[in-house]
Amino acid sequence: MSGSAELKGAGLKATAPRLKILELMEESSQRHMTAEDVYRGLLDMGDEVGLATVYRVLTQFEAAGLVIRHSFEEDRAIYELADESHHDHMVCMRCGKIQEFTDCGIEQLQMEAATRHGFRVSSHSLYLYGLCADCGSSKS
Amino acid sequence: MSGSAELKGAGLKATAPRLKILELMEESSQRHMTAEDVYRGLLDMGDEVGLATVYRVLTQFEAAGLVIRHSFEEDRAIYELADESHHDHMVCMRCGKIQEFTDCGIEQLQMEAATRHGFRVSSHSLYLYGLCADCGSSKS
DNA sequence: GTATATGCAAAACTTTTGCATCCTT
DNA sequence: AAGGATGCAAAAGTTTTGCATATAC
Repeated sequence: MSGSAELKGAGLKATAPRLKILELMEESSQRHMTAEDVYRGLLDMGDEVGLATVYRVLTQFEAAGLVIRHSFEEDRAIYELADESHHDHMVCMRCGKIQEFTDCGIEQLQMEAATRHGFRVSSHSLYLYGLCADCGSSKS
Repeated sequence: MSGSAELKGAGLKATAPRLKILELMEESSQRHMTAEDVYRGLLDMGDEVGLATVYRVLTQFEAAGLVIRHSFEEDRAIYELADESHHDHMVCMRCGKIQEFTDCGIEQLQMEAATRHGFRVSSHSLYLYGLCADCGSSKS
């Protein structure tokens, strides 16, 4: 599916900045990017897009369901393409690596817990913080 | 346990601003407060504490384990007293109400998922977003 | 008495917005 | 042609910091 069709399918005009941002996020080795990361990534590719536009486009992409906005424990938002199925995150507190995972059992128990409280869940976020395999074994 | 002893136990000098902030958070009906909330709460009690000090003290409290810092999906940090056992949160997206809950089964599965990835968990956060019982039933 | 904490103001950072101009349809 | 999108700069909001003064131990 071309980026253009993807945008139109989401009800957005296929403008150059939107196409570039979508392309960057699809081709980047980083799955999780801040607005600043996107802005700099475009500059590195030789594309000039205003930072304000990056913010506006990411906000629109989120509203359209193209990307997911995370807050993690930091001070700024992180965006991720929404092109795969839902997953949760393990964040390494030493090296910053983010490992994704899914667990149907957890999802199931979440729904049950919500139901017990009369709560209707539309989305959720689960983060595990600690040390990844690499950092946890090195004793430095 | 007096606030003073609590602070000293955490390795912090028992200064007036720290005591007031701790007291405010212990006595407030709000369990989740922003730095601004704390600042205004103190003003309402007639205590003048600089906003910069509130930020510094909350940061120290978090480092000392007295409070927990959350990011939720918003743009600013929210602090909560760490005086109770761990729990997760359900956030109502219409009225903003925060319902706390715990589920041992979920915790168990989280540990198992982490182990599968060689990850050592030191903490985690789980948020369910949706509609609370009140908002989910009213069709307005 | 000394090291640390506080208050104030200014700075730093992220994110949003007003407005003139440009581009997509 | 018309409405929406972009860029720039300025604004807004949160959080941090420099420095002189005040406080706890």
